[in-house]
Amino acid sequence: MAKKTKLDFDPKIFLATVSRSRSVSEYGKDAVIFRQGGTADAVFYILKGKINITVESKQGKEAVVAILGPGEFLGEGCLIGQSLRLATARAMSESEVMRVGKVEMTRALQEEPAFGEVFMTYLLTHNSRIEEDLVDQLFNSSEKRLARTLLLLANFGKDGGPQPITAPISQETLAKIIGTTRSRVSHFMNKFRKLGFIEYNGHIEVHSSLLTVVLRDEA
Amino acid sequence: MAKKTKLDFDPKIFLATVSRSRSVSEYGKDAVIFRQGGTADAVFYILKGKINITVESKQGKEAVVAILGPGEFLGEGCLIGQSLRLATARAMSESEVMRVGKVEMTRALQEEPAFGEVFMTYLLTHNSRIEEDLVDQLFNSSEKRLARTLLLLANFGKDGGPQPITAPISQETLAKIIGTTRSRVSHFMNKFRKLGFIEYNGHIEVHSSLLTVVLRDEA
DNA sequence: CGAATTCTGTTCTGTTCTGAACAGCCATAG
DNA sequence: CTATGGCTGTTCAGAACAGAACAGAATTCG
Repeated sequence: MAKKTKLDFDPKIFLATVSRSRSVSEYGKDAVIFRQGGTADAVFYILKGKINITVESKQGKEAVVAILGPGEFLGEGCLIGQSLRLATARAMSESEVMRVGKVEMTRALQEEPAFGEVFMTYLLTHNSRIEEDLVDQLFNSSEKRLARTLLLLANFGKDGGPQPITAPISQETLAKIIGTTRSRVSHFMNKFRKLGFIEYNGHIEVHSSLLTVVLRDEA
Repeated sequence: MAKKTKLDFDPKIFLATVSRSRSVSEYGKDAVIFRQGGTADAVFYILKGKINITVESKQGKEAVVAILGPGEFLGEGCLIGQSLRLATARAMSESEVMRVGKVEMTRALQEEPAFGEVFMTYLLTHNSRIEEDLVDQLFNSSEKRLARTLLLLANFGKDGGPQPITAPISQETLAKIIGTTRSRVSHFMNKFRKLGFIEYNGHIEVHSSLLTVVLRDEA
């Protein structure tokens, strides 16, 4: 590992800092870590895998709010008095997640500055990411949003450049991320493929040429 | 003041904690606190007034990402290495804002646990709010988003119930918040008025009956 | 005061999007 | 092997929306 991002810190720090009221669990594909409406009494930390955060509306519509990976936290809403989960967290692939009870988490944050810093960095980063998502949603058409989402999923811009997207993501899921219908996703996926921006049979491969979709301003 | 929210802490704590590299400034209506693309080297804390955070796209479109009030921070992106401002902050009314240099802010966060806690609470709360905005954008139609925005601006659900919206907000601004066109806002504002959900001549008054717009599920 | 400017109400056209439907493809189980 | 279920490609009518335009009301400014 040549480079080390701020979030990619050694979990041992975490393990050393948070010693009580924690446990590590494995979750298979589609296993639920917590469910919308359930009791919110713990924060989770991802050691391995990808976790999908979804919200379901009263009308039964479902939206994907975030896709989180190793080094990221979830369920932190409980720290500001949210007693019920506002979203559902589901493993997208084989995952390893550490659970830390709310009170222990609060204690660790207060007493361990190093840990507090790591958590705060996550919060700021995550904040920034959601804000981008919101701006994306406000500004761009489904087509651009799909392009952007694909680029992000392929870790575009990170070390190693665009990677094939590992976790199997259906068009249905993509539609829920960008807030549109599957038929629309299908349409644009084909368009992108015909233009040589992406390839896919079982897994999706994103080329950097897909950037042109996001970048061009004029019709 | 009967109740005290977590964000509404005594600024004296802040003043005592952050003693160097800080200054308090006043901003008149529409005055710019920082501008998208400018250097990001400080965090700000609102003492009085309302601050409007906007993002401008390459195509010249503009979106309102947040409206912040007393007790809230802005410009915190610089703490995770963002060297340029991603948005513009503008006073919506006469405002009083404290500026804290980036290094001093970092120091205070590391060394003053009480202050760190306040800031973290803000981050978590703000996070939660943006997430709601995103979900709202993904799920709801312009009409519901407008209703929700009006309710939030009127401090619905907080102490004192729905207040008249103090800061003068044009339909243009509302359109930028909910991500639609002004003509659409005008249309729904009239609809809401005809139905008795709101009143307005110079300032907007929101009635709790506006809730029905957000709550009803069926067409 | 009158002129200029901003905000609002309203209409219109063409585009984008939804939601539902149906057929084909592929894997997997029985 | 069939059949069953999930995912995909495709079509289509109707709804929602953007963007431009214009006139009238309200406000500000000289």
